[in-house]
Amino acid sequence: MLDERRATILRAVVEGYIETAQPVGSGHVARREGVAVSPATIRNEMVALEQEGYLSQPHTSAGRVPTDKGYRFFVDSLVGPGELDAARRQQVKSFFASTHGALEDMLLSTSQLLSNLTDYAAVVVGPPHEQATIRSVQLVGLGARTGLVVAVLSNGVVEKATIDLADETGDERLAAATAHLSKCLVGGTLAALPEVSASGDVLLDDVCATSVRALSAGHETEPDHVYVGGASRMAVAFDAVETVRRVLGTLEQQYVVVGLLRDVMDRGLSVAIGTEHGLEPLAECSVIVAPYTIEGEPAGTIGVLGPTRMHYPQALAAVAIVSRRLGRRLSEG
Amino acid sequence: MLDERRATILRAVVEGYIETAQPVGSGHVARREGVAVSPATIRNEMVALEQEGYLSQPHTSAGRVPTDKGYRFFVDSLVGPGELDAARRQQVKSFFASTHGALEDMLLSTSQLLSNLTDYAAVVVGPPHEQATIRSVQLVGLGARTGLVVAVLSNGVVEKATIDLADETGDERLAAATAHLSKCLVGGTLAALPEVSASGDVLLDDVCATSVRALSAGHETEPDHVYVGGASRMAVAFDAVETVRRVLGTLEQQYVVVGLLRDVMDRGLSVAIGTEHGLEPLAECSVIVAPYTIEGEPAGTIGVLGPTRMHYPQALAAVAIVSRRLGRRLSEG
DNA sequence: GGATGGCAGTCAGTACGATCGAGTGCCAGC
DNA sequence: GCTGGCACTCGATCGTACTGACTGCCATCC
Repeated sequence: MLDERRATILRAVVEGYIETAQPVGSGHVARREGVAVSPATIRNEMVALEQEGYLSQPHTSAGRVPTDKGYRFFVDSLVGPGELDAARRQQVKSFFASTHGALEDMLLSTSQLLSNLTDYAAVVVGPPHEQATIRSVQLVGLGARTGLVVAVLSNGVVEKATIDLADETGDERLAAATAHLSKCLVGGTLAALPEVSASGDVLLDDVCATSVRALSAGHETEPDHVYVGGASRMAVAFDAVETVRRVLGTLEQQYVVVGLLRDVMDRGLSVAIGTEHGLEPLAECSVIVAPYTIEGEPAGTIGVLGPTRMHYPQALAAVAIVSRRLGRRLSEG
Repeated sequence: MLDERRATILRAVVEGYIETAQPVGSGHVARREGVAVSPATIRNEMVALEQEGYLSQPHTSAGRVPTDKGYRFFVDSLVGPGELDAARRQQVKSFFASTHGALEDMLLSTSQLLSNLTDYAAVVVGPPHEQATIRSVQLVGLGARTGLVVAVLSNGVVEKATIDLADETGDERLAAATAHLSKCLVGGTLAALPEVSASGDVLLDDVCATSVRALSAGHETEPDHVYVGGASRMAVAFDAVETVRRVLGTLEQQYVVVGLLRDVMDRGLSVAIGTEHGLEPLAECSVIVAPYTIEGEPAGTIGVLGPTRMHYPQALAAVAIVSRRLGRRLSEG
């Protein structure tokens, strides 16, 4: 644990670096409020902080920069969640008052809201399909030999899968299959699809089995939906083009993003700093996550992705308030 | 129209600039194959080309850079679509051999394919919903007071909209409403939704009317779906961070992208260079578009977005082959 | 003994000038 | 009409010097 004076100095360095993106020297720290010692003393303490791994020095005659460990101490012990300013609070309020439409649209625009609030990229993961029960199954013919299985889940998500049909499958047979599938699947989950029981009709059983396979395959390859808002803001967060490309490229891979958020949540964190999340390409980023609940049940996750030198208090506050209000909004239906 | 010699020189400048991103001087042009005159002569011709607006000079002792007009002449008169190399052709082939799944997934991965082929951002716009006829309508209850209208279209797209239900709407009434809606809507299009005819039951008519309104509203606010692949590649295409942010920000606005592609298509172009498309933030970009057809009918559009100094022949070839094979693949079902 | 002021040393960033080199425009000559 | 030659322009590069923001260390002070 850190001495109070050292903690104050560390805090000054972190805040200074977040503001200016420049290494912070002993002089700057001394000039800050709340620090009542001379630069020389600060230098001595900074050596200690560096040896303990909280700070690092880009080169000899430069100021200090926080390490991941330094940021970690900062968010854990030095700052609370902060408060949003009035304008942003108003923005959140009017957003949730006016938003409407399907679940997917709402999650997408929520990610944009969160990005606007923080000036970083934002991520919203929809409710997992595992837990939702199937409310309705329907088989619709499209072309001559193509059909579409449509399953409506209790959380409002619609899953679908295309299947090939035998030539002889007519409308009445599709209706029969729909009825049979409904009987077998409604009430269950996509994660644990049952075998469809035999109906006595070989062709019909075949269609049903194909449908179940297609639904199941579609569900496995495509994990929870994720909505990324404001990715373009990462372009200004770093000055190295290569870093920008790496980060944006990673954000494009949905399954990686979902995995990242899930991983952070699983470890009970609300903030993952730098390399803590283990994703090499995002080594210079921090992630702030929060779950949202629908009617008390954990439903999904929202998060903000920014540079490690991000504005933690604001971002924490934004994530907290958006997750709470999103949950409330979705619980209303 | 340009003199053959001038055309050759223009071509050399454009190709040189595309390769090196540096202004091209008379010496470089002279050293190129196919140019058999001295640098001095080339200089004279370059002055003429500059006066006619094909080239411009960043500053006095620098080489020349093509203007939008220069690129335009280049793509119109100097190069054909080019050919993909064997590796890429193979990539296209195996992609379409192995891809499967729902329409949406396929369009998304097609945009990623196109981006991989060209190293630029790629865009795929799905079939417009206007023309597709409704194959099936279903009303599903979700929560106590929430319902979901699900419409399956003939092109495989599933449209949905949430509606508020009166308390007293039970399952059997939903079934009745589903039946009634089906009778009224199936066979029509989302663009021209009919009034649902009266059934004699006030409550049921109310639910049906609400459903139609919700479907119609959802369809209007949300235009054709668009899939953007490889946006991160724009990060390396420009060296000004601000340009990168502007371009990426524009790509995030789906309706702008859809409008851009539609606009370019409507004007009968397959390439829009620089400011030709009129989108201020994309002034330094060119767009290559092509329609794809399903069973002979125009279905959607694919496109590539790159810097004006993009590699036109390859990109044209990639867009052409992908649009053709995508159409063929989708026609098979 | 901990804090401080002073001091020498380090090193990135900047300013300046010289030089280089790529490129131009112009002109006389072939 | 093409070409070679030439003077000129001007960005890029390089070396130098300098500045300024640091640090670490040490003697001193309370």
